[in-house]
Amino acid sequence: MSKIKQDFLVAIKKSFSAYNKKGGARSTKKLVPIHKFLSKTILKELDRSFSIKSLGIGDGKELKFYGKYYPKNLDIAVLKDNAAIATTSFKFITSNYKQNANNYFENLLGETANIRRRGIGFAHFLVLRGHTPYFSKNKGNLRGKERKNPEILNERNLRKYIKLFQDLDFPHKPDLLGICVLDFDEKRNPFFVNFDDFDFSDKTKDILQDDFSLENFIEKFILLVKLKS
DNA sequence: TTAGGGGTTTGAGGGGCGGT
DNA sequence: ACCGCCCCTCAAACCCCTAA
Repeated sequence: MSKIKQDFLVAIKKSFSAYNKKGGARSTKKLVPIHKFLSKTILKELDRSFSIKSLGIGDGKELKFYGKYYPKNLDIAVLKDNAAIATTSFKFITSNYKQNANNYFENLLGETANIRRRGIGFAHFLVLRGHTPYFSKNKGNLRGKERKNPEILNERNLRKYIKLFQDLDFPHKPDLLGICVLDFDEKRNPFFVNFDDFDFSDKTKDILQDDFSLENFIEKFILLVKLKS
């Protein structure tokens, strides 16, 4: 496995650990390790004239960006001469995915349009679980009862992202998309799933393996940054 | 007839920030 | 320093539908 993927899994493990602590689902603690990893990884590929604002590096704050329609804090903002030129948003979905899948996707469309209409580059990286636990019926702020069977990621869940990726270059389409699918072993260590264990089509597997891969995402994001600078 | 898939709506709670 | 407000994110709650 590539170095970048190994480092990524280490960051994910930290994030997942924060998530599993009390109140973790709603805390930004979960976001810090992974945002930091992305920022550092990207920064390594850029010269000194660029800087990044995100959780986990510098002053540990996100950049407030004045989008076309509303102001928005950017997860990972790449700046040149104090001006944002590109950004990556990041999402790690830990439970109850299927009932929220449309929310996530529609949020992405709106967020993308808001940012891209200001002319800066926009990328999105999504971490999904092959097997996602479903929690129901909680009391107070406690995590609810876990359903016996986890949700299993399927072709249709990924379909809309692939269609978006293959769409024409409109403002609602991110300049770049990345998706990875993880599962966790009994020690809560993350690993990349084998796509053959799912009902994904060959085409979908190819896109996941190549276009949406972490390595490709970082590489293309660097190109996007340079293009926008 | 029930469990789960899939969708929409609601809101808990973290954290930032400004006022005092 | 502390409060209170507000914004945001992530799912929990709630819903309908269908297959077994």
